[in-house]
Amino acid sequence: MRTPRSADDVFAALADPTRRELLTAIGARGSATATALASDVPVTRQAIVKHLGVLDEAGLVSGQRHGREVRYAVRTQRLTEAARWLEARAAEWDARLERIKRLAEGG
Amino acid sequence: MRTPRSADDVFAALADPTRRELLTAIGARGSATATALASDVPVTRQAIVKHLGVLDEAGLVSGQRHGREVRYAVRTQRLTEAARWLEARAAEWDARLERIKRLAEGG
DNA sequence: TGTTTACGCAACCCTCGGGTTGCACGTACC
DNA sequence: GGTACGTGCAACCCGAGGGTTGCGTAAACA
Repeated sequence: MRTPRSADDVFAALADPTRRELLTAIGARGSATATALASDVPVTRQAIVKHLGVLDEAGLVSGQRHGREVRYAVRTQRLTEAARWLEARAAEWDARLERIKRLAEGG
Repeated sequence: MRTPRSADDVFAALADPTRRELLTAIGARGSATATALASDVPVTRQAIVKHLGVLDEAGLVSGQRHGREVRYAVRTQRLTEAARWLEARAAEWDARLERIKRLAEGG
């Protein structure tokens, strides 16, 4: 089975600790602007903007403009998709190993 | 909530497409050596060895020596742990957004 | 014993991306 | 209007790590 295109982005996005912190921070606030998040995470607003761009690209976050500010909220769909993907692989490989084990035992 | 130490390694390990391909390849074979995997993935055996090191460090794979070769198998536990982590976050944030939404609607 | 094969170690290259600073622009508010 | 604040854009720095080549070592087998 081919890894779906989005999995690349999602896992790559989740790979960075700062981005996971950002997701947590946004989740805790419900929604937040890049400037506000700068007080939650020890990096520059610009760095946060870049991270939000990556998260947005991965579909993990979505921003909406209100006047001069942009509020970001977490999108959970891709997250659960990624979780499902992991679980499916784990189950698949578990089953295969079990089969091999039974064969090896001369069943 | 603090991201558990292992999540760092797991997501970082899963971030690389080549490593996910390796996991898939190992899973498909049941178990495999670095040399064998070199024919599944378009990189050098040495690169694969490095990747297997990362996967091993993350607890996603475990190697066992048999004579002069080392066979690697997938370990699914960390995988399911990561899946659980994602699902928990998704559920948590979904609930919070739902609450906020109800409040905003003046409920 | 000689040859083949699988592995381990080390050095090296080079791109990618996380982080920064600096500044320009637009929107809110007085 | 002027001022303050939030964004957006661009250039730059620099370390991490994915990839390579080269070589040495040890096990399997004739």
